[in-house]
Amino acid sequence: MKSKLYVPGVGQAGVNQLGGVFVNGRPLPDHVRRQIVELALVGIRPCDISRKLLVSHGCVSKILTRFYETGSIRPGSINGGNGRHSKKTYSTRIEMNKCQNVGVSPPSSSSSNKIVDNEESSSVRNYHSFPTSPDHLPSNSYSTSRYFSFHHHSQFFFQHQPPPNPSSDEIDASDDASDDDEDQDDEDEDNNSIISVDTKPSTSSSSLIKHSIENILSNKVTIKTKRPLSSSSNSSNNEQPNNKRQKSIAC
DNA sequence: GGCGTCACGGTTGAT
DNA sequence: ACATCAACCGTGACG
Repeated sequence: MKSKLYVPGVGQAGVNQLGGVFVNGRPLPDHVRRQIVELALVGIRPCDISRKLLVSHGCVSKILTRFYETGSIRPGSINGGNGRHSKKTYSTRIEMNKCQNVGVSPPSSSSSNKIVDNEESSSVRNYHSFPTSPDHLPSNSYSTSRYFSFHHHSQFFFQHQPPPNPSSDEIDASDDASDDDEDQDDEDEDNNSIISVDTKPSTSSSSLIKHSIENILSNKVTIKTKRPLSSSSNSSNNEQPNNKRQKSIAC
């Protein structure tokens, strides 16, 4: 059960069981997708992510699965422009991500894809600075497996990265990336705290990432293995329309 | 309880 | 300009 409302210029918007607003048939905003990946990478479980970001579990699972498989947080193609060639786009995205990381221009591609890959490669570079010591590993087993799964796929990209030489190409690339970020729309303003991580030294990146995640979570969500269900959540102004929604939120 | 998967209805862009 | 089709989207339900 979901309420629907018409948003001019957007289409048929709806509210899911978690209370999140979505537009049926349209991909989630990029910053939401990025937050999903960010939260997953720091060990937050998908169920917590779905609750926090008010995105359905299936969507979180789908986005994370795609990210782990392709390294892309972007929706397939609808907004990218080539809706009917998306599968080919996915296969080429991986190649182009690799090319981005070695500083080689991707094979012939549309301008939209270039923009996408600049952002994605930037994201991948960000995640490369994630902590690798066991002290920073996610606590639970599922997150740990996902964590290693990501790093497994990350190495696929990172092994093509040039050695950390901030003198020449890296600086130019970061400058270009920053210029691209400035040219992008307001959506990326929400991601500045995250994107800016890659320009920082790796020693402080973990704290910055943690800080950015805390910002995302607004200091309200803590990684817990057990959720309190009884008092505050039920007594809040969140009305439960039916038992199904109650069950869904409580799970 | 948490997760992966699938059907469904919807949107988008190409033909 | 309009209709049709295929691909993709997120949601919700199921196992």
